[in-house]
Amino acid sequence: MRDIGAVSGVSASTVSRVLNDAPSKVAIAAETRERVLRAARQVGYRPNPHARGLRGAPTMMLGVIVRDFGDPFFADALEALARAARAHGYNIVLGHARAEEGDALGLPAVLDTRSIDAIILMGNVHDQPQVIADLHSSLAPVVALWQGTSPVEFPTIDVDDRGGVVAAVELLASLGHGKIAFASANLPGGNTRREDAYVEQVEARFGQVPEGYVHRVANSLEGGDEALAGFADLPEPPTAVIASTDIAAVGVLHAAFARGIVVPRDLSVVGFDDIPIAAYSIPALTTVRMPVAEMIGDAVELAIALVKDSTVSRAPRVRVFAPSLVVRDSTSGP
Amino acid sequence: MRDIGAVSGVSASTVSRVLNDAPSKVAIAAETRERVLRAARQVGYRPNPHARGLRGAPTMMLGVIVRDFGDPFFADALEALARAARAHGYNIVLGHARAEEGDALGLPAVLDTRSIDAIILMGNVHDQPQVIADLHSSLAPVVALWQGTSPVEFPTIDVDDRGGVVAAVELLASLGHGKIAFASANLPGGNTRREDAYVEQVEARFGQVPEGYVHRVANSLEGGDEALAGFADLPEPPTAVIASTDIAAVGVLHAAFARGIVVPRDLSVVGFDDIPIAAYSIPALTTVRMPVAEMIGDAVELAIALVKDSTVSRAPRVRVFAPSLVVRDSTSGP
DNA sequence: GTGAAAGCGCTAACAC
DNA sequence: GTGTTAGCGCTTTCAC
Repeated sequence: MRDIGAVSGVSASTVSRVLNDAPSKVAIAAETRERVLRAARQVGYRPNPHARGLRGAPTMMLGVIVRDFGDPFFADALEALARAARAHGYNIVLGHARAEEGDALGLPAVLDTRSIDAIILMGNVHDQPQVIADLHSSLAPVVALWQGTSPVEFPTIDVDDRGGVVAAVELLASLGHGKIAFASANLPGGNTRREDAYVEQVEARFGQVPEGYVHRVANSLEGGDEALAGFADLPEPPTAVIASTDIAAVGVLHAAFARGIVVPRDLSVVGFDDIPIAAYSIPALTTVRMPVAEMIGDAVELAIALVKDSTVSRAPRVRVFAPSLVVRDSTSGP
Repeated sequence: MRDIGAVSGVSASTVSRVLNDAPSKVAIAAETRERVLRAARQVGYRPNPHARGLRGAPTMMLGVIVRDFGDPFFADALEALARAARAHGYNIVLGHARAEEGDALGLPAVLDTRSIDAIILMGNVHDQPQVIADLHSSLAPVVALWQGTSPVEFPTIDVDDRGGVVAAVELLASLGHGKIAFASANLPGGNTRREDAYVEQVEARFGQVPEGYVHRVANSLEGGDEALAGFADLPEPPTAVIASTDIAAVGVLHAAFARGIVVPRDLSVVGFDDIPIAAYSIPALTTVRMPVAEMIGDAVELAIALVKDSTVSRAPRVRVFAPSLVVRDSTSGP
């Protein structure tokens, strides 16, 4: 800025005023303004964000803590988040919250710093109390997404897990299925809302959940594989399987195929999440979809509101979005 | 820091020295040091990164420009990148380079700034000359990954696309396939290396590529779908299909299934990338895998070297990694 | 062994 | 309408 001043024959403050488009307070001679702008271009001026930050300017960066964005669901959510953030002029700083060796590093680096305006937590990290504690001690406001059954620690956006599963059970029941099993992929934070809803629904409709009809597995393709193996070996195998995630559901499809079980003829399968691959699995997967873009948009807007408007409450609370059932080719009558 | 000084009865400079572990230059009385450290903890001191940045300290942030991380391949690469970066104490700032409306925003916000130590470009963005220009004018060093056939603008890490396709053709030929088609998913930057290698190999082995055996489609599940439709309708349909990406390959599998074409009995399919779903497609996909983690690790290390050591050359150059063929269940004799 | 002072780039009172 | 000055939090000479 001093250089610009030198070139255009004014002081640094005038340069600053011109470059910041003088907030009405004071006027700048049109001719001076011209000269300064030209000089700025000439010397290739780039503002120094640290200097601005030091003076309290927002960094226009949103910190995002994602648990595992190898998970296609979170990968897509992250994409949506980047898009939403950018629409508001924000960039994304990635913090990783995977339980791991160097773990201590990721978070503090994001949080210790005032280099972030707000933090968005995607997915449940309650298995890492340190992360939660760090987030609480953060100066930046935190907005959480998909926290499941864990205690509400921040303003939170979530989905009606129960509603999704109820819809799935309803669909299967209406198709005539009575033997419905549940592949319960382990969700972060020990969220069993989907499984609980399944149990509740099956008990309400059929009296009780048959032995072995709930199979807890890892949330992975392998996990789905394993769940199906368990079901297939049962004395009275189910005619339908609901998986708590699409990843597991695709694993179920894969394992069924490997065993010669034809979906949906021999077995109906319903997933949860509607990840992109779901529409292209074989057969295309019936699944529960949440309004991800809307939820993300809501989270980003809330985060920004918290930054800009100190009157907006930072109190923990949950806003719940309703999912919808997407019926494809993996479900039919038994 | 002034507060700490006040509490412990020393000046800010002493506090600074203690907190930075006095680089040998000057010694601090053990007792003072103790007192200062205690005070620091007491007041909950957090260094201000802007102030440090203003003084020229590195930000320990790596800017990453990803083209579309909805793509599972890039999503995984990003995960690997975050991991590698963190191993070196760096965080990731996401810049989006998708051709879009607000496009102008993403890049400058990442680049204008000295708030980033280096930039890693994942995937080809030559369709957006502005982005390339911005990158060139960036003060931070740039390392590129997967640039395909585009001019080498930065130190670049890439994969031997040709080698991968050659291996795929070899496998199919050795299985007895003579009618091999190529589902050419549009790669960013108009990279046709995979397609070119296919043409080269088929011409060398079988004289010429039959009409309609190369089908250019979008790099998506739909694209694969469309490619297979084209092949199936040919008077002399191929007995094997190589797809330039796994995404397209999975689309091919899906479309084949829908038409009653049994893979691999009626049709062998080979993909490229080995995305996670590839091992769980139906049937499991034979594909070409690149050493993603290694490549990413190399890129990150190079980027950091460029930051820390000004003697390391920033000249454009390419380092090529060799892919390997992963044979699964989607290939057999014709 | 510790303090005082200057300066990193920028903005905002406060002069004039 | 423009310049001067001080200060954001930190590090680093330079004095003592």
